[in-house]
Amino acid sequence: MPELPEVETVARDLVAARIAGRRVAETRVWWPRTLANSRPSSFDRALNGRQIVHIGRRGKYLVFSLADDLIMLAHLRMTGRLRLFEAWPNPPGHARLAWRLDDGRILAFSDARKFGRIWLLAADAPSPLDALGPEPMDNTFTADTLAQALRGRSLPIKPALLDQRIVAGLGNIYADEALWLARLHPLRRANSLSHDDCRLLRNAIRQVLRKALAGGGTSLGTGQGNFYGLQGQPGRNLPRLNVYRRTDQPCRRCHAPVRRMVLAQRSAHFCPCCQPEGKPGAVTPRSKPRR
DNA sequence: ACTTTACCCTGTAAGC
DNA sequence: TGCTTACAGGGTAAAG
Repeated sequence: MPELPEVETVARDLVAARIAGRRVAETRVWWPRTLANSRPSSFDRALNGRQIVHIGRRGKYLVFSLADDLIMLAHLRMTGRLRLFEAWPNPPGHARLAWRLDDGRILAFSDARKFGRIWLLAADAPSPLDALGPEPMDNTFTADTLAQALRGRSLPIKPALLDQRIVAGLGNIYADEALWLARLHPLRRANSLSHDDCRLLRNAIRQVLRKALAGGGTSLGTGQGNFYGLQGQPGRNLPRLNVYRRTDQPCRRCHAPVRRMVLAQRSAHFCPCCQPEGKPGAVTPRSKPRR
């Protein structure tokens, strides 16, 4: 489940492999629904001969800036991968579409579960990126902007962190990890966080993402559903996870068993000891806050 | 306007 | 061993 650190890893892999600067010579599409807003014929027409000028990332989107103010976005969703081949993969296996570059290499978008999507957009056209909140590693993401984004939101903080409009790039793994680091219970109402809570959470998000990125992302196991970089390398961040998929294992801070609950259709992992749901003396809605 | 739920998908693992 | 079932979850659309 590629989140910000995994997508950033792939973006850097693409730059290191010198994909930027190349031109697209030919495209093939084996699963047309991967194309979110175009059809295989127009996709090929638009890309043929076009240069890839720059490769970056925004939230969980890979951003390919193309010549003539064209943008191509790729979202890996759950199992999307980018891979390099020397020739067209035959059979394509899980490859859903691929670009042949002018140097002969084949860049393939592979996706076992077919959730991944590719957009082709004019630079000035409406884009999925428009809806994204701040980049968590940018200076614009502060305790103040986080508090502002959570204002008036009564949903639990866990699903709030998964809302890409509040902050871009978090998924289930790093949302759980950030809440653990900030000692916040996943069920805490978003608008109940104090300014101090927001500062802790903002710093926790950045620390968790920074360390995951340094480890090349998180790979949970092996096989098709796992994360791999462009060269097929798994991430090395798994040993650094404190709660995610550590149900019943001891919390690394207090040794209480990590708990799992289902929240907004997703698993949430937390330490019931380090991340208390209510503050002492203010558990019931009717109890008066002490001043 | 906000919040919750259903849906898309299939590899993997658990259960019988 | 082989089959069936549950589970994983990012994002969108529809429902509440």
